[in-house]
Amino acid sequence: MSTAKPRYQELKDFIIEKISSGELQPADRVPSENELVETQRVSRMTANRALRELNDEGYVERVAGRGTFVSDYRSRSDLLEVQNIADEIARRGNRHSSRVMWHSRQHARGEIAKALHIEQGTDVFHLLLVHYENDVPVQLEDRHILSSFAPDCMEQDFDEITPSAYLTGIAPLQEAEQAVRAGIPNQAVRKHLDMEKGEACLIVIRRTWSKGRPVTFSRLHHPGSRYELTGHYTPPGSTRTQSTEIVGLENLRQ
Amino acid sequence: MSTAKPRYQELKDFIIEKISSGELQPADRVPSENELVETQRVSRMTANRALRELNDEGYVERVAGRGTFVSDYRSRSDLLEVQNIADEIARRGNRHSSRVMWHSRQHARGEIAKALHIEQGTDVFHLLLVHYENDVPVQLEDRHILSSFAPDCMEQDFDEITPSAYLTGIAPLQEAEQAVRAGIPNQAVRKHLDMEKGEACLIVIRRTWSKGRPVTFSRLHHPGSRYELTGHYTPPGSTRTQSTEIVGLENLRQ
DNA sequence: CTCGCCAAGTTGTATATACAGGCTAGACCA
DNA sequence: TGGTCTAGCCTGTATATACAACTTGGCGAG
Repeated sequence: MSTAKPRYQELKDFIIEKISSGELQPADRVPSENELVETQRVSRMTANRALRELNDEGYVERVAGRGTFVSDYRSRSDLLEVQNIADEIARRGNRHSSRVMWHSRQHARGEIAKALHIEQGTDVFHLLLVHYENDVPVQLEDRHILSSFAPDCMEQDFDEITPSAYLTGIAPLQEAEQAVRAGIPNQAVRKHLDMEKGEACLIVIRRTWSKGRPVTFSRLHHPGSRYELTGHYTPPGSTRTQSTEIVGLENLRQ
Repeated sequence: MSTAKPRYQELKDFIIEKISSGELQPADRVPSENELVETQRVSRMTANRALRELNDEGYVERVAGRGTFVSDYRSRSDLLEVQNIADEIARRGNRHSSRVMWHSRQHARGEIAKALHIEQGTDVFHLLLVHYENDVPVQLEDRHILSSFAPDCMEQDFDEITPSAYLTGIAPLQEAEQAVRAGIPNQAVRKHLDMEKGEACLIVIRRTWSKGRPVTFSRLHHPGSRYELTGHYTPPGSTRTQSTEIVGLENLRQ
């Protein structure tokens, strides 16, 4: 007895489904407003609202006089890029590799159960791996995944596909929440990341939602001397801008 | 010879102006669609679009049957809250105080000029101050401000009003860009923040735009043991959610 | 062959109209 | 007095229509 979805939302879902299934690839042409009027039996204003909102949300790019096109996934979210360190490294023109240090199926205890909103003892998958940029370690990923969300975790070869890419392949990310802190790593972490004694460590703690519930919880350790986390924020109401080149920041060293 | 602004955008600006000038306070009622139809001479659909977009952007809250109301500024942006550490501390129920360690008018050089997109030698205001939470130092703020943006900087009493509050009072923030890194502080920083030798430091480097150009550049040092930076992100296309309680994260200690 | 122009298709905006559904104050009844 | 119901306002959605501006491709004049 759920409320019926508005027609414009059905239209949006219709397009999003075509995009996420791969039927429509980046730069592909999306049906025009008038085509949607005919094939989907809606008024042009309704089709207009659907496409306009998809544009505002970054799914598509619209050009007056030409049409509507699927936008490159990457440009849709700066923070999603951070999710996948392999892409980030590739974008810098470097070579990414990773090595699984440990993986097992466990029963969630304490803080993990709490963070994932599950009962103590629920099945989770635990993974510890190191990411390398040109063979230099840049991230220690300590991740717990809800088993019911990704039952075939144990069969994955995470030396080949990053956990982040694997998970977004199962279902799209809905929400991410993260805390950033600085700290001195313990000896184990220091060894994995090949860090000097006394070197600081940037720690990102992230919880990610999919299908309305938290599905994975990760602690990412980065060597303070080799890593930087950037973000870009435009408050509501500002003109939509393309991401701006960060000039000068990378030259700063205290 | 600029292109005329669309009518719905003029309407949005009209409402935003009333909000940012203080004429409309949080929870105040915004003119209804039909009132806008009469007073602003637009069709109801145009008024609807303006108010709907302001709702999507977080400026107002709309309730079918009751009306449209100015939303609490705070709920509009998690990251804006981070901008003002005084509010953040107050929200935790603690007492904020700050102390100016140094301030002067300078000529921008090197990285500062580069970051602010200005010529070498342009007038900037340099400020160094420490923020305290219940008399415990939690942030060292090292900030440069474009003099032409805020000419009366030297007359401000930054022990009373935070630079962030002062700046947003001049003109609304448009965009912020930041990098986060971890590091070991030098002796001066360590002394200001009352840190142990070898303790890690969370460093936020932020550049903020207003009126289309970078106006201030700041380096914020936080003691790693006493501070955490949290953020919340929902990718486009997800259902809009209220901010979720962070459960468990605060108990994590490595 | 080349240049210019125009027609057709596309998005962007604006309006009038209509109906559904939520909310509330006040009228009205028992 | 207390409960109920309804009129009136509000937002949310859907449609038909209209015009403006932009882009592209093709056609025709020179």
